Amino acid sequence: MTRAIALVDVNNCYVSCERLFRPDLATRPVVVLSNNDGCVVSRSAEAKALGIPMGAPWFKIRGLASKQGVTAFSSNYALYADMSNRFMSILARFSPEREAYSIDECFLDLGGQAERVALGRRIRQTVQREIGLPVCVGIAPTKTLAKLANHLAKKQSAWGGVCDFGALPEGRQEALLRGIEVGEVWGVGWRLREALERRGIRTVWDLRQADAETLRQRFSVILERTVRELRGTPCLGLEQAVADKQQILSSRSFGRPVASCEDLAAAVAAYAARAAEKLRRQDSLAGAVGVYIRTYRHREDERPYYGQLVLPLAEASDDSLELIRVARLALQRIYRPGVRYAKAGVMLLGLVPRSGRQADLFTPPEVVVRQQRREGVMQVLDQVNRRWGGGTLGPGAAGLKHGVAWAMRRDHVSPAYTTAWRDLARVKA
DNA sequence: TCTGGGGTCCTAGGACCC
DNA sequence: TCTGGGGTCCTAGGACCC
Repeated sequence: MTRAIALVDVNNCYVSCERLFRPDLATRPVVVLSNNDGCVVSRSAEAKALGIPMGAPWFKIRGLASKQGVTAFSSNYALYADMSNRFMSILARFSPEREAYSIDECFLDLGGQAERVALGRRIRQTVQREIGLPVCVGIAPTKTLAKLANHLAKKQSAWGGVCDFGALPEGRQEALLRGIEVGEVWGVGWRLREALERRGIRTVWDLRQADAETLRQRFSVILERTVRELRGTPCLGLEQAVADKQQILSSRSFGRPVASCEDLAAAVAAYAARAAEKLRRQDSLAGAVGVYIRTYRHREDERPYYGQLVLPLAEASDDSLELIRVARLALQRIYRPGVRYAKAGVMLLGLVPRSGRQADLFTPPEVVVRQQRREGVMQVLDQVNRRWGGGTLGPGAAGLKHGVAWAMRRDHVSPAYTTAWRDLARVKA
């Protein structure tokens, strides 16, 4: 029995999560918007049928969409992350070898299991029954093929939501791959798609038949791997352990233009504090802090400006106050007055494990004591925010959480049904 | 007023060394 | 003066993913 990888993927994940608590929308067109209500990031089948494209800017389609009865939600990541955790723990019952690939996708190693389609059906039914989310299952000998099998299960209802690609006769496999555009392949983005099409490679089948060595020389080893995976040779393993991040980024577009250095500094401090929390959660220290600020990208009437600066730290640190201090230093050097900024971001780079910290023999004892006191403050900060919700406690430099000039827009946010007591759904007896 | 946020990997090119 | 090959390390930028 050949190796079998299953990819389980939640259909229209964010929309499906929102519908759990709004059964009245089960057959209505629904979209979920990105942060700042910027663009469409998830669509129900009905919204797709109306021709709303992925990534459409909301301000451009809002008028027409509401006329067509589309319901829009601001993204509610607390809800999606919670549903994702439940989804992953259900899948854990079906295979010990898993890779939680994204918030709504998980690879499972099915080993030499027979009756794979029946197993796929059981997975679908269990997830649907226990948490109400619709999923599709793609099964194949490699991850890249499992992705394609999942695509087929989603697009063609005849599969009943489960496609075991590896079990199909060769002629059938060829016919199916001839029917899928090359851009659907995992790892082929729009740039690569254009380049491949120029060489006459239009369908997945064309890519599968192409010479891997030539593609490696012309493009990259990644594409070579993809071709081999399409032929059924596994080149990508399951990554079961969650690796530590190599960089941490916290960034946001502003709800409205920000011009003053003080407002910008408050935003940068808040982002640095958030990044520092993520850093401590994975027990790492940062060796450098980067800051960037930029103007609106799509405005013709204003000169675009992008400023970025990375400052190394004298000593790797996870101290919010120190990271904020350096971030603000960097900001001062890239800030230009008289510019309307749309977005800022803080990056933590050069991450190393906390356990690897080099103790400096020559650090004076009073400095060591001060460092230890700071670490105590950070621990309390993290504990309080974990217990009472992010942003309960924070450094004063970040400004007050509500009512600040740069806060993001979330006009259509749903309640935190599953993560806040006050937002629990009420059932009428 | 107006187009998300958070990552990874690979490659090319420069600095530096022997 | 400035010649050559080969190696490492770092950074910036591109492409991709969800």
